[in-house]
Amino acid sequence: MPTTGNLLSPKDLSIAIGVSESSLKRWTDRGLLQVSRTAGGHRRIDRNEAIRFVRARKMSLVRPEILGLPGSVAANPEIDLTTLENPDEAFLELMRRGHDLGARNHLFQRFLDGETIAALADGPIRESFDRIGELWHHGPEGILIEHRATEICVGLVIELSKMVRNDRAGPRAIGGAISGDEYKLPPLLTTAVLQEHGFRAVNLGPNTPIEVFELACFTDDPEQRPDFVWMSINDLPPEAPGLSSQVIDFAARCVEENLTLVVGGRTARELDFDRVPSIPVHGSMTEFAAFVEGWNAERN
Amino acid sequence: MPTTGNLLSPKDLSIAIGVSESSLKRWTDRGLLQVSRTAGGHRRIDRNEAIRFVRARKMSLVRPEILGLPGSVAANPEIDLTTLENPDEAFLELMRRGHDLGARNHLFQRFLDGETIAALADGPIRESFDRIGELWHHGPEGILIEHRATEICVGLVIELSKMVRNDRAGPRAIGGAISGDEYKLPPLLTTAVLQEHGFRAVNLGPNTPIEVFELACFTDDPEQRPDFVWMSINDLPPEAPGLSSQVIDFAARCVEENLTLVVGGRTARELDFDRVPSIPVHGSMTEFAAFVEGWNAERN
DNA sequence: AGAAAAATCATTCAAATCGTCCATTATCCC
DNA sequence: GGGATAATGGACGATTTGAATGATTTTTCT
Repeated sequence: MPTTGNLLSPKDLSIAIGVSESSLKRWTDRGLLQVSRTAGGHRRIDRNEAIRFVRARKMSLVRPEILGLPGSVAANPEIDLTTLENPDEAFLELMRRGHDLGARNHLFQRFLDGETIAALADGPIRESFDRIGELWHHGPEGILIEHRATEICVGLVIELSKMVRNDRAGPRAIGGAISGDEYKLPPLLTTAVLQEHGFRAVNLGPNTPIEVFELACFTDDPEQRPDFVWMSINDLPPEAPGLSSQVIDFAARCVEENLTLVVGGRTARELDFDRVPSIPVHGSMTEFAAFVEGWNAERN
Repeated sequence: MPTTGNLLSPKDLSIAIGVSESSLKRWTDRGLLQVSRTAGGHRRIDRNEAIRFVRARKMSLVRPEILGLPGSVAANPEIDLTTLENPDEAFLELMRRGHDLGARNHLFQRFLDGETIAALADGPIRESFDRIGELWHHGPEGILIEHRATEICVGLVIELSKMVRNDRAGPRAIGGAISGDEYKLPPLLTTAVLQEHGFRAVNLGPNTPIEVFELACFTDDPEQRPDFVWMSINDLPPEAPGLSSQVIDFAARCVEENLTLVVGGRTARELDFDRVPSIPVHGSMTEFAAFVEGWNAERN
């Protein structure tokens, strides 16, 4: 965790500008960068001095968020996001304002600090969209915020998923959100989590009919057949009761054919899986990730 | 070891391009390639700037992976794409089979060879989705292909758009697809083309009500007010005649308020803009890009 | 308060990069 | 083809960088 307050350690700043700690300390010794010292002789760099330094030398920043820059916090002095007790609140605020770079810096800092994609999905992302979703009913402004935030977040999740993807052969997974479910983010996040765990994951996206799931899963071509299927259910329209039984039929067939099916999403638990009790139903991405880890361990 | 992160050393890039370090340094000194400097005077090259450079100079990459880019197109043994006379056919075939890596190789190779995002949008991407769209009516298999291809392509376009984006201040653009238009790709491509031309572009995504456009465009906050608005119309439902006149009212108000509005998309020409003849309507991304270029030139 | 863990110190050294010069190769113009 | 011009790649000593070291300081935890 970067040093709190207004003083940076040499390591923090060296990470921010993507240079070795040794070099940074040499620069301070040459007087290129002012430092104060603790009683014990450790260097402490004032944030403003750090900003002056990178500006004066036109250096590019690898991780601007460490300086509290991306044009985000510094350009929006009205709200100092660092004072917010809950980091998820900061992300929400950035998304609400459509501040794409700030949101990217925030999310990526947490990712690089070790949070998994699943944790980010259940934390800042879900939190933000829960709150932003409430706005949606408050007229055009809510819709504007929701649309903008969704597009930004789609881009960020895709960027994250390309960072964790490895192209070696892993188990094949396929999935999507069912008919009538128009949410783009849950399938994307699920794909990202699977890629994080070494899968070759195919995303069918939102609003995918059951027939398409069946076709994709029960193909005769052994090259195409997946090892793992997931289904996201975030918006089960009440006017489609037939859909519910279709899903359960599909689940039953997956059990028959010995294919792992996992169901998740906000309204997934509303389905009655008593007929096929072996179908795991998850309420969060963290749960899902834990299951995937177990499945992977069992497989090897 | 290639430098980690987003900054390359001259040696890294020289190896990637397959050219001597001397030449590379000479190019930077002539300003052909932007570099930042460490405090000690060593050159550091931003990845996106490196990509811009090799593209502008039409150089071939000996080691593309150093820039995080795919290798040659030939990396697809299963499909011999070289026998296809039309390269767009090759892309279609890759998308049809859901071959994400192959599609990425193909698209990025052409991008590196100098094709603009607009050209790729009108070429392989539009071509493929025209053909894939026909399949859509042929039952589940068509839907499967279309869903999978869409998700792959969304990822690729986002990746491309992040390569051409520069974070310096440019004119602000905002836009999206109107109510009832659920296509995700056109707004994404439009955003990418605008970023390619230096805009700070905000994407409101598909299915955006007119009221949201009005709110976003005619806000009183001068910090938020865009310089440029675009609207994508790919699927005007005939049962919504009111929508048509709403769009035209919005266009009229844009003219009044001296805000540039551009309309595009498959069914855009079906609208009757006689009342506001100064609204440009485009049928292709190439046309749109040409207009944007002109607008930019006029502005400076 | 005190012990254990983590971060930082100053220093050293090999590898990378600097700027510059020069011989060789490619390109252009007649 | 021949000569002028520009671009390339390699070599040079000087400087900068990044990683490792063992000693010290700061932070964390009980």
